Amino acid sequence: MMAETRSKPSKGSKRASTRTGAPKATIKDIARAAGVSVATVSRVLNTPDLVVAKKRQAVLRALRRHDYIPNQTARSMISRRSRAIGLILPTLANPVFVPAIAAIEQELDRAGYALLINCCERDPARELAQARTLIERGMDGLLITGSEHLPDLPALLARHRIPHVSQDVSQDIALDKPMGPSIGLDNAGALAAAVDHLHACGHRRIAVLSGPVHNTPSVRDRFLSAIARIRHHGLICPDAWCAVSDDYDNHSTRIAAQRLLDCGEQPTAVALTGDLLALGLISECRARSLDIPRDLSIIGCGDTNMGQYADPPLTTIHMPFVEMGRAAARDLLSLIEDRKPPELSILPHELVIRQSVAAPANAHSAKTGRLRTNRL
Amino acid sequence: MMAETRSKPSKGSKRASTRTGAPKATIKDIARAAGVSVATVSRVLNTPDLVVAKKRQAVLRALRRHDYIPNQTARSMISRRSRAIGLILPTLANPVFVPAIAAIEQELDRAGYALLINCCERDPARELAQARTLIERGMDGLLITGSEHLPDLPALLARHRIPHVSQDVSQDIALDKPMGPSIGLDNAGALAAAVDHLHACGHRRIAVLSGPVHNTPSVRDRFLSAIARIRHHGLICPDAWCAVSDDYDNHSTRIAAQRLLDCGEQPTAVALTGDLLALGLISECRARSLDIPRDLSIIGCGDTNMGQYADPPLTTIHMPFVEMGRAAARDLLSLIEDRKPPELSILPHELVIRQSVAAPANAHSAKTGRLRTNRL
DNA sequence: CGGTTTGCTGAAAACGTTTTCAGACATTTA
DNA sequence: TAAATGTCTGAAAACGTTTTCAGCAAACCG
Repeated sequence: MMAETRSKPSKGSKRASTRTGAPKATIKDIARAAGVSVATVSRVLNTPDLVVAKKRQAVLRALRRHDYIPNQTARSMISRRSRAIGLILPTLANPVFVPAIAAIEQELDRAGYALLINCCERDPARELAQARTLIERGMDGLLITGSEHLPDLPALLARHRIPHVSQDVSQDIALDKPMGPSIGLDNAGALAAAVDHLHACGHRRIAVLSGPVHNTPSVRDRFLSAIARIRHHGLICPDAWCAVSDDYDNHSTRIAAQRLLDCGEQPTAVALTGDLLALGLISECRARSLDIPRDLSIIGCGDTNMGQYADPPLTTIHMPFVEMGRAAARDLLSLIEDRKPPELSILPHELVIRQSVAAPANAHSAKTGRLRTNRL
Repeated sequence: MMAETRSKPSKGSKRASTRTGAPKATIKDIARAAGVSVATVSRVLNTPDLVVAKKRQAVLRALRRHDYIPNQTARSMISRRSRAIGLILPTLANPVFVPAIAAIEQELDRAGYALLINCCERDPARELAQARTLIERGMDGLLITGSEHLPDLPALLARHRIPHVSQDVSQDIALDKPMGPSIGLDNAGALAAAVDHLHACGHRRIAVLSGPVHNTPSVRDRFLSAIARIRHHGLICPDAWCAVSDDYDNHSTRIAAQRLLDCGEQPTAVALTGDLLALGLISECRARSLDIPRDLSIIGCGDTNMGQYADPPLTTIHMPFVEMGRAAARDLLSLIEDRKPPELSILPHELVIRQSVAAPANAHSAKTGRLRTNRL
C-alpha cells in the first residue's frame, strides 16, 4: 500500500520525451495492462509453467499488444552475463581472417551469443585499450587474434579473470608466453610440407617468394621455415632465391619475382608464403614464356580460395582458417561454461594438389642443386 | 546511519563465488576504500572538477589500486544508451562486404561506439530475428545490409523507433519501399558505364558475363542493366552473349565463357558483373590463344581490388564499398544524434582504366553489330 | 476438523551505476 | 553580525529486470 502510493505518482510524468521519444514498453507496463505483478510477467517470460493458465493468457495478450521486447541490459545487470563475446582482430584489410570471423559468428549465434568486433590495426596499444573497453562492456569472453601483444594484455585478462582464447598465434610464441588457450596454425609446418612436396616431386633447386614479412608473424614463420626446410634437405638456397615482395598486387609481386628469376641460376620450383602471390608470379613467368608447371613449379600456402582462380589452378597448402574460428569460438564457450579446453591446439594443414607443380624438366637440376648429402 | 547498518552486513557474505569467482571491484568498493560516498567516486570518474583535490587523489589512488573497470552495462541501464550499434549482413562468404565492415568499424570506434555483427545467411526470417535480438540488446542503432527483407522488418524498426540506415540497397527498391535512410551503390549505372566505355572505344559487339544472379540483387541489377544498355546503344545482344556463370571459380566461369565464345558470332568485348569473373574468362581466352585486349576487350565491375591481380590488369568500374560503409556509419551516428541524414545517397562509381580494354581490331565489327541507328 | 502440504502470487531486494536533492560548511555581502 | 551565496558532499532514487521470501488459498491427510 505504502509502496504503491510511492511508485504510482511517478508513473505518469516520468516518461517524458527521451531523445528518441520512444516510450518502449517495460515489464511494468505489461504488468499493469495484464493486472498482475511484474514478478508474474517475468515468470510468464521465463518459467511459464509456474503461472496459472488464465493469468498467463492475459499476460501473453498484453505482451503481444505492446509488442514487448525485453531489455537485455537489465537482464545482464542481474545475471552478470552479457551473452556476448568480443573479438579483437589485427586488421580487416587482410581478408584472411574473414572465413574465421564467419565461423565464429555462426558458432556464437547458434549458442545465443552476440559478437562484438574490434580491429586494432596491428597496434598493440590500441589492442589493449580495446580489450579494456570490451571488459567494460561486460563481455563474457574475449577472442584475441594474432601473435603480437603488449605484456599488459595478458596481465589485464588475468586480473579481471575474463575467459579468453587466442587464435592465429605463432606456435613458439604460444609456448613461450602462453596467454590462455590458443588455437594455432602450423605456418612453419605448412611451408615445410610445401617444400617437402616439391622435393618429393624431384625438385632440388627450390626458391621462396614471400609476401611482406613486416608486421605479419605468420608470414615470417612461413618464410623462415621454407628456407630452413630447403636447407634441411641439403639443398642450396642462395639469398637471391629468397625473395620478399612489398605487397601482394601484380606489380609488386612481379618485381620480386624478377629478382628471383634474373639471378644467374634459375630455380625449378618456388614455394610461396601466400596464394595471392601466385598471380603475379604466374604473370611474370608468362611474360618470359616460362610454362607452369613445365619450366617452373609453384606451390602456394592457402590463405584463401584464391588458388582456384589462378591459371593453372594452384597447388597449395590449405590452412584451416574456418576450423580455427570454429575451434576458437567453441573453446571460448567451453571456458565460459567452466569446461577446460586444450591449452594449445595446432590445426592440421593439408596439401591440395592442383596443376602448378610437376616434376622438374631435366634430372640435371637434381644434381647441381645438391649441396651435401647428409645434412642434419 | 540507519542506511549504513542495512547495507553493511550484506557486504561480506554476498560476494560468494560466482561462476568465475571474479570479485570485480565495484564503485562501492572504491568508495569504501577511499572513505567517500559512491557519488563522489562517480564524480571523480565523470566530472573530476566537482571534487576537492584531496578526496579526488584518494579516489584515484583507490581506483588504481583495485584497477577498477566501470561497468558499462550499469551505465547503459541509466543512460539508456549502449553506445553500440548492430550490423546485419547477408553473408560473409562474399568478401565484398569486408571493406565496408572495416570502414564502419573504424568510424564507430572513433566515435566510441562498439560494433555487433550478425550474418543472416541471406535468410530474411533470420534477419528479422537478429534485428529483434539486437534491439533487445539495446543497440543505439542498426545497420541493415542488402535489399531483401521481410516486410515485418521495417515495421519492427518503426515500432521500436530504432535509428537505422540501410546500405547496399538497390536503388529502385529503396525508392519503392523506403526503410529509412539508405546508402546505395549504382549497380545499374556501373554496368551502363562499363558498356558505355566499351562503346566509346569502338566496340559494337558487346557481350555480358555475369556471376550467379540468384539471391544477389546487386548482380542481377548489373546484369540486366548491361543488357539494357547494349540495346540502348542500338546494338544486338543475342541470348548467347548474355552468359551467367554458376559460380566465380575458374572452372565455372570458363564453362560460361565457353558458351559465350562458342556461339557463331564472336563479341569483341565482354562486360563482367564482377572482377572475379575476369580470371576465369582470361584463362579461357588464353586457352584459345585469344589475346586480351587485342582480340577481346574485358571490363569488370569492381567489388574488390581483385582486378589488379589479373593479367593483364583489369579495366573495371570501381564500386565505392569503403565509402558506403563510412557513409552508412556516419549517417547512422547522425540519426542517433537527432541530425537528419539524407534519405537516399547513391555513391558514384568510377571507371578505372588498366589494360584489358582496347579498340576492336577491325572496324568491320562496328558495322555488323549495329542493329538500328536510332534507338531510344 | 486442525494441521500440513502444495501451488500460485506479489512485494521488495538486488545488480552497478548516475543524478537529484538537500544538507553542511565556508565565504562573501550588506 | 546576520544573511546570502557558493562549494562540496552523501543519501537515495532511478534504470528494467530476476529472484527470494513470505503469504494466501486450496487441497490433502489423519
